[in-house]
Amino acid sequence: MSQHSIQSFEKYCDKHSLRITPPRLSAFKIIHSAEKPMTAYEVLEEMAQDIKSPKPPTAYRAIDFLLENGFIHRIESLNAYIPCEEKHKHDGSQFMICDICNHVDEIHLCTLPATLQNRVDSENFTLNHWNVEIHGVCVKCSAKK
Amino acid sequence: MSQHSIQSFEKYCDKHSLRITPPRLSAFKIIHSAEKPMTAYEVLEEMAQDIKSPKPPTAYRAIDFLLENGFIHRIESLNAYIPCEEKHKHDGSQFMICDICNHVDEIHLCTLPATLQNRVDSENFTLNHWNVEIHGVCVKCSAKK
DNA sequence: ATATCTTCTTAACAGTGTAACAAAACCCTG
DNA sequence: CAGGGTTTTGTTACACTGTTAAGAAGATAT
Repeated sequence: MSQHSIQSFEKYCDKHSLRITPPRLSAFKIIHSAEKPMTAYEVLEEMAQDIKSPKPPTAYRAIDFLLENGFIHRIESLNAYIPCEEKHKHDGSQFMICDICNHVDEIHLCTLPATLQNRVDSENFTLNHWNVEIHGVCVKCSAKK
Repeated sequence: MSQHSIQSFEKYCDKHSLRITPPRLSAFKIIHSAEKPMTAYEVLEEMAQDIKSPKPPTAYRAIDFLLENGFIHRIESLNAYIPCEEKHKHDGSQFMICDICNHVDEIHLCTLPATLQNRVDSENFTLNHWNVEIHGVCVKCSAKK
């Protein structure tokens, strides 16, 4: 994790008068320095390094905070969380997930692709948020073979 | 559920020499006649009408069979299953999910939208399957308000 | 000082999924 | 049609994940 990402986390919280508390900072660091998507319980386990014997609600609250403020994303198909690499908030997220090594790449589309947006419009559906999960094999794993 | 869908199920299985067993047929009927996405345990519960005191593995096996053969889809964000309405198999599925009434509309794109395909190509990612889950409020529920 | 926010702690619960093995059903071939 | 291999099921038991309730205690801001 870059020092920069923590600083921008602090800056954002300061600006929006959100408190950076030990559990929040801990969860932020854990998810942002992990090499893979982290489940709530994995975060909880690692939180023990910063916080004495944390319990599930501590992890969940911290995770909720990070989600609400756009610092992480939830990957539905893994029930896991990854850092959001973008500075802005968006109502959709797109991931390329390697089914071999579990590496996740985030794609940053700010708008729903037209083919899908058309359908949403034609149904008069009120879009809330959307996710794309593309499963396959990353270039590294297909090289190893 | 239309009589037709069962017949095409039977036809497909016949053609590919797959066995239609009581649990498989039961799960097929349940998911295809449900008005909403069904979780594995909801399927399990309803299977009791056809099968005497079924246990979780029975439901999971039947569901796996239906998934593998393209008769149903899994919605990751709900851990639930819905019928596949299309006769052909495809490597992606797209859903519009109403967060109020849980109604799910399936969208049928046969190809990944270009903006996403571009990214997949540029990363030399081997695409396996992909899903889009669009959450929001359907027109009926937004009318009720 | 007090109102508010957040955390800590305990506990319980619901949901999801699987390992392992025995029994039954099915299918092919002699 | 009998025997033997394969597939599928039935059954038990369990593990793990995910989530929330509720209240006490602490921190923070005005």
